[in-house]
Amino acid sequence: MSAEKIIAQLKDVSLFRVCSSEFLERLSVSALIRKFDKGYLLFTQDDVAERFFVVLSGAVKMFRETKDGIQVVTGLLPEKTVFGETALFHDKKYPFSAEVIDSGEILSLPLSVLEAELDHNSVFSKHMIGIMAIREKMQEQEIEHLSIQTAPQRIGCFLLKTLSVGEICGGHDKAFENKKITLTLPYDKTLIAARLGMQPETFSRALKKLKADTNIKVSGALVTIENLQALRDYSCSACSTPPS
Amino acid sequence: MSAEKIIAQLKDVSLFRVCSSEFLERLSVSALIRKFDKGYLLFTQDDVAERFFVVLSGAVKMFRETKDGIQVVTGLLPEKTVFGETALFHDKKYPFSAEVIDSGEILSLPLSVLEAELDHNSVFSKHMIGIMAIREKMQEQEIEHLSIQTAPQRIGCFLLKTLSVGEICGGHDKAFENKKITLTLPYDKTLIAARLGMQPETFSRALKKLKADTNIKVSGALVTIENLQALRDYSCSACSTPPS
DNA sequence: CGAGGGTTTGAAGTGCATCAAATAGTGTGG
DNA sequence: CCACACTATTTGATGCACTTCAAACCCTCG
Repeated sequence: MSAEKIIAQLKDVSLFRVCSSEFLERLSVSALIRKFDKGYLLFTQDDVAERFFVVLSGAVKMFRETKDGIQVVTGLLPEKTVFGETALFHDKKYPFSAEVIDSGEILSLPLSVLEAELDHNSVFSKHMIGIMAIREKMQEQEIEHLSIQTAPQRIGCFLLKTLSVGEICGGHDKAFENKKITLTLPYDKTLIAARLGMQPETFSRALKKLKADTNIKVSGALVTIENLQALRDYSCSACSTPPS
Repeated sequence: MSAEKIIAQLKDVSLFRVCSSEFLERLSVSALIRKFDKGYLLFTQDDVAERFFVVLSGAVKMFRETKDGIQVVTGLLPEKTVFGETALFHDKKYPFSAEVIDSGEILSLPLSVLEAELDHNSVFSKHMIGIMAIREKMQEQEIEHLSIQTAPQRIGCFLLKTLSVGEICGGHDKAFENKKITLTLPYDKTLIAARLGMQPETFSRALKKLKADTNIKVSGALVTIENLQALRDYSCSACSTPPS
């Protein structure tokens, strides 16, 4: 891929939105892009980290594994998501494992380039702090949801987030108030279940209950929302910070 | 309190550990210190934020409340903890509410001073990113625990964390291997229960089970751990990243 | 068409919540 | 120093949500 194209792609990543062309240039020079197939393990928790990543296409699963083999999915990363960069602050070790769940291209960059920029570009550093603050808030919401939402509510919330954009930022698409909305589940139901901290069986049954309670239609991976507000009311009666 | 004393206290706060004396000076000038009694509500979620805080003594509860009045405790903050600073990145609104749970002194600082420093001191910014990265990792652990740990295990983990230091950083006190350890629960059992996302009744019963399963003794707020390793094994068989 | 994974369904069990009530602890004013 | 009031904690009984185990179903893809 040409340097220009790489720069264009990086500009589209929220972390790099504010960067000078010099920095983007520097990033593009040390960027590597490679296609990975579904199932590829990019790195494992505690691996020594040299580089961090950007999902260009496809999707990546962030997860941890306990001694007794239970997997906890801490994130499903859609396109344009940066990951692995925090290894810089964890003794250069990745704090989780990452696996490709949808074949696609992944760009990688040396952590050293990021670190160098943080060392002398406070505009960039501040921007990164802002991004981390948003992530922190979203994690707090997740904790809240795990504590107080039922399985059907968590699925409802997931649908609402999917309507915005993947799961990273809370975009605004107020366009479809009062209209029938159709969306496709972005991942396997089993995977979504894992992400929401429930068993596949529970997901299946909870989705059925959600269907009955909020007038959504489900057929395979296709979900049709008849009444968005009903879904919001149902899912977010237990949210302190309702999604957009 | 004299400026020197304030500076000494600030130096003891991890966020300010790397700061120049000039910056500390500037901070101390705009610092306000006030004593608050238990129960005082410092601010509410979505309040407009002018200042951020440091717990000098006593303790503070971070929480959110849902429409139907359910409270989720997102943090119990011991001394030397900074809080409210992320409001800077949430449209100057606090992303949670904060209440004093143990009377004590709280120092406050203008967010503007923090912002100014972030704007031109990349060393400080980078340090703050590091702190946020650690916090992020701890939150991920918390999510993991909520997903896969039982109530007794969560209590066990809480005890282990209490052994280190409050709940903010993972200090190392390897001193007491193989010895009998006595500790005092830092907060009311009801409060700890809320922090761990369970009901007081569940906490009581779970503690009893933990007692039976790991040979700890409990008498009021006093806990004696006979066999630290047993407690670790019991609590953290479901941890991907065991506490120190 | 047949194999294999993803998904659903059923039956049974477990853990936590809830409701109700007893008990222990703490701080107060007398 | 004691009795009262109030809160924290414990205990019991019951119900619900989710898990687990087992098996059927479905769908896609070679």
